[in-house]
Order: sequence, then C-alpha cells, then structure tokens
Amino acid sequence: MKTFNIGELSEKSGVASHAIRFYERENLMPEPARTQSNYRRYPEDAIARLQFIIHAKQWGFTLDEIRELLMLQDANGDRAEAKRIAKKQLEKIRHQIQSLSRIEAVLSETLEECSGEGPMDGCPIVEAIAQKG
Amino acid sequence: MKTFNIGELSEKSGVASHAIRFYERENLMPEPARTQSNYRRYPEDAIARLQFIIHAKQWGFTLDEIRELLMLQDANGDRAEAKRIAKKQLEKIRHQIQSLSRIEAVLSETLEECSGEGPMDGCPIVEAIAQKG
DNA sequence: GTTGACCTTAAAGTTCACTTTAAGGTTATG
DNA sequence: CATAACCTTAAAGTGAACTTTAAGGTCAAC
Repeated sequence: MKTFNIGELSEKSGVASHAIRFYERENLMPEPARTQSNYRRYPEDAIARLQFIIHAKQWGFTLDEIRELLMLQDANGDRAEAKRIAKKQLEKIRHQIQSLSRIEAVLSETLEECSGEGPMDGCPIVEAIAQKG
Repeated sequence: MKTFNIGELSEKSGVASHAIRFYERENLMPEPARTQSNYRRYPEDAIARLQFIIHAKQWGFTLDEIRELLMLQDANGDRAEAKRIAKKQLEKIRHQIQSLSRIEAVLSETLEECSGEGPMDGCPIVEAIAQKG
C-alpha cells in the first residue's frame, strides 16, 4: 500500500501542507502515522478525505459542519443526521439566493436609470442606496 | 438645528456607538464637532449617512466600496465612477447567484435521493459531496 | 454628594479559514 | 559533504467588520 509525505499529499489533493496540518489540529483529518524521523505518513484515502473537505467547502459548508459530516462518516452514524445538516445547508443557500436576487433586481434597475453622466448630486444609484435599502 | 451625542445617534441610526467611532477611524464618517467636554456632537444628517452605510452593506458593498461612494458624494464627483462601482457590484452579485444556483440544484436533487434512513455508509449526500464536488 | 448612565481613548479580542514566520531537524542529489 | 528541498513545532499574522476591555472623565437624578 502506497503512503505519502505531507508534501506529496498536498500535491495530490491540492491542499497546502500547512492547511493539512491545520485540518489535523481542527479534527477534520485524523492524526497520521509517523516515520522514525517524525514525518507524517498518509495512506491513499487521505486524498479522498481532503477532496471531500474541498468539495464540501465549495458547497458552502463551514469547517464545523464538515467536521460533523466527517465524524458521522467515521462513526458510521445515522443518515438522518447527515440529511438534517444538508437540509439546513440547502435552506441557507436558498435564502442567500433569494436575498441576492432581490438586490440584483433593484440594483440592475437602478443602473439602467443612471446615465453615468454628470455630477453625483442626484445620482440614482446613490439615491437608491440611501432610500430603498 | 438639533445635534446628538453618539448614544442618541446610535439609537436613531441603529448603529452601535463603537461602530460609529470605528467608521470615523475608517473615514466613512467625518470627524464631528466636540462639546467643551470633548463629547462628539452630530448634526441630523449623520443619521442619513449611517443609514446609507447600512443599506450599502445590505447590498453587499464592502466598507472600502462604501467609502469610495461616500467620497464621491462628498466631493460631488463623477457619476460615471459611481456607476462603475455599482456595475462591478452587480456582476459580483450575479456571479454569486449563479454559483449558488448550481449548488442549490445539485444539493436539492441529492436530498431527494436520500431517504434519511439507515447508516452513513452509502449515504447519497456524502457520496455527492465526495464525487460531484 | 454619590450613584449610575453616559462619554473619552487606545489596544486587544472575535470569527473564519487559513498563511506566515521563526527556528530548527531530515533526506535526496551532485 | 554540502546544499537544497523537504519535514517538524508553536506562535503570530491576515482581512473584514466590528466588539470588548481597560482605565478613566462627565453629567443628570435623587
């Protein structure tokens, strides 16, 4: 079975060595085996675990939430828990989309109103921020 | 003309006194007049300026961007500049909506696939994070 | 005349997710 | 055998946008 130094793992996973050590301190990565000279030695599945972390981050999960998901996996815990976490995340994302969409609508409307010429005094953009909030 | 202490301004604007002093340090709020005892004394339009800041923040502008907008207003600068800043912000928001929508689609699909019952092993949510990224 | 609610400053703390620095020890290459 | 490229730790720094703390001075009410 192949094993890796932290630098090799970093290259294969796309996560900086320092970040890997950080994840270890934060209990997202398990403490790996050590060589005689105290170097960390990782098994192949450490790559998948780091990629899981990367992907979950891209999905907007915080490290706290990712840790929860990983701990569930490690303990082969209850699927209901994972669903609860993911559901909460989906709601968070939908909420964000809604408020961004509202802002998008008002902002694009305002931009159309503003000729982009003349002095700031009376500028529709500034007035929109001041009034419509 | 009415003037206010920082506490009164805080109440009227909904911005904490400490945050108001912070905005002063950060050049978002001008240095106000002082009483004999060195208390800050604000004119009425300080309320509107703070509300402008609050609203711009809700629209996703950073304090740096808000400072730029306020400086343009103070200098009665060029409307084209304000439009440029707002345009950049609109693009940022549209970009955010797009990537959140992509995540929303995959995450809601995944949630439908997951019964929410049984052990973590083989859970569609975990697999989706691990694979689809 | 003292209590309590205000105000002042500078500096340090918060959260998140790392990155950077300092001060070393180890291993691979020429 | 030197030197470069790895590895180790602990601690401090980053950035955004504040908040909290420390150590006071001031003002209104009873």
